[in-house]
Amino acid sequence: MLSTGLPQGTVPKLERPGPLRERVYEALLELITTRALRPGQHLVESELAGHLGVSRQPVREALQRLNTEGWVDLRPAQGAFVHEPTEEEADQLLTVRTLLEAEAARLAAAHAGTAGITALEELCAKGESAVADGDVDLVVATNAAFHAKVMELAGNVVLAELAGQVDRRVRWYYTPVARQRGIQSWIEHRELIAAIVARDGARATEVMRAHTEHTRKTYHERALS
Amino acid sequence: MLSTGLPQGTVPKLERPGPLRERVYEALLELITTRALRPGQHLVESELAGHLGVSRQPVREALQRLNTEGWVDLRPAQGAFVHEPTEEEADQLLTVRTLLEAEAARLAAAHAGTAGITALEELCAKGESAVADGDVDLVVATNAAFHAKVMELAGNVVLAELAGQVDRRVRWYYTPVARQRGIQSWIEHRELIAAIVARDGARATEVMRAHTEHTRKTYHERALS
DNA sequence: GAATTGGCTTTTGTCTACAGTTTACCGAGC
DNA sequence: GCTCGGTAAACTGTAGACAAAAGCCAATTC
Repeated sequence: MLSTGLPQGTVPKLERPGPLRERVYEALLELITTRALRPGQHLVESELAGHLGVSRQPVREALQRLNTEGWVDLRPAQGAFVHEPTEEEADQLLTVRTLLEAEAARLAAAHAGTAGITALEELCAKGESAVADGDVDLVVATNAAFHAKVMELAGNVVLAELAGQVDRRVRWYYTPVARQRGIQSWIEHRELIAAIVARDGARATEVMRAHTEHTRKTYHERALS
Repeated sequence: MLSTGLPQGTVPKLERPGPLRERVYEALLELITTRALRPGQHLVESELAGHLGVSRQPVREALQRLNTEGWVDLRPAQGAFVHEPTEEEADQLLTVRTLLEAEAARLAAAHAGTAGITALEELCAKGESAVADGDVDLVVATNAAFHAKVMELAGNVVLAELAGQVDRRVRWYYTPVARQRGIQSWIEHRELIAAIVARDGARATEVMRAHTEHTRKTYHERALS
């Protein structure tokens, strides 16, 4: 035990730079998700390295990680290419997401306490007001936070990790869609909260399943227009 | 379009050594799953490099990939440690596996053709005879092949990739158990095939769920003894 | 005698350099 | 005009070297 008398947590923890590969990884992921790097584009290590002001090594490591997570395709002796999502893959990914989120809803209904439910309601209110204000970016961010909270309440770390990756990729594929589905989405969130409060796992599963399926439907409708 | 008239796939594809990191990755994964490297052990890059006859670089890249897939924990500025599975994590992992496999069974029931069903029956027969012969290793291998085949028949690549990783980790945690569950396991496989043949997705889901849940139960019974 | 501080060792994180492979371009031959 | 062969450039894959951070042990001081 420290005897300095300093209350824990108040110390700023002085910004750790952290490993370079981490920051490069996040930077590249940001560039990919924002479409600054477009699908199919050839990523040259030395270019990225020069652009980010580091050497090739951290860039390589970041690319390898992005590869295992499905963001880039790493063709041997040829280099890294931003992954090009196909219609079929997007559909399959959404299927998996539906599965994971539905299970999370079921577990959340079984395990959530009053504190967690309150947090969900607050997020829901925040999302609804963001919709009212027309702040699209905030709507998207709050939506992600809501789903993350449900996942946290489910209490399954392994499930949360998988869902986190799947979710982020889904959001990449469906960004144009997500901006469309405004108010309806939050009505469904309210239903989900009601099911969780009622400790009705089956209904929570069903609501969440319908919720993510709506996203798929919206996507296909948009694709036709 | 090629005009050689050669049917695709018949060319031997002349063995490429492939990137070193791949082989290092597989070598390390083998060492971990066979318990040659035990959980919690500190993996020193230079040692592994010397032992495998390569430089540190490929080892680093392999370790990074093993880290993202949950096999080793990579503490910054401290090195790589073989992941130590906790009781809770093993349980959560099994929950996820149940979920993924059950969904695969449902999809397989919907999409499997006669060729696929034949393949499943052959694997089942092979597994049963291996049980009769007492060839434990072959039983384990065939079991993995059976589940992989079901996953393939489901026709969802994303799902298959996730399940592949989860399955391998589950097999790592539960290796002692897998060797115990001999004949009963293959009876349940027969039931699953029947459900798929009948195109009964709901029943296939339920059979698979019960099947993986039995594994969990066996594990806990063993833990008590 | 216990705690702390200083230096030493080990290991990681990063950079630079070199070799191998693939691709593209260009010219010669049919 | 088209195809084939050769050459050159660019990029990746691997190796080796240097610097920084963390852990450990001993010496020192209160």
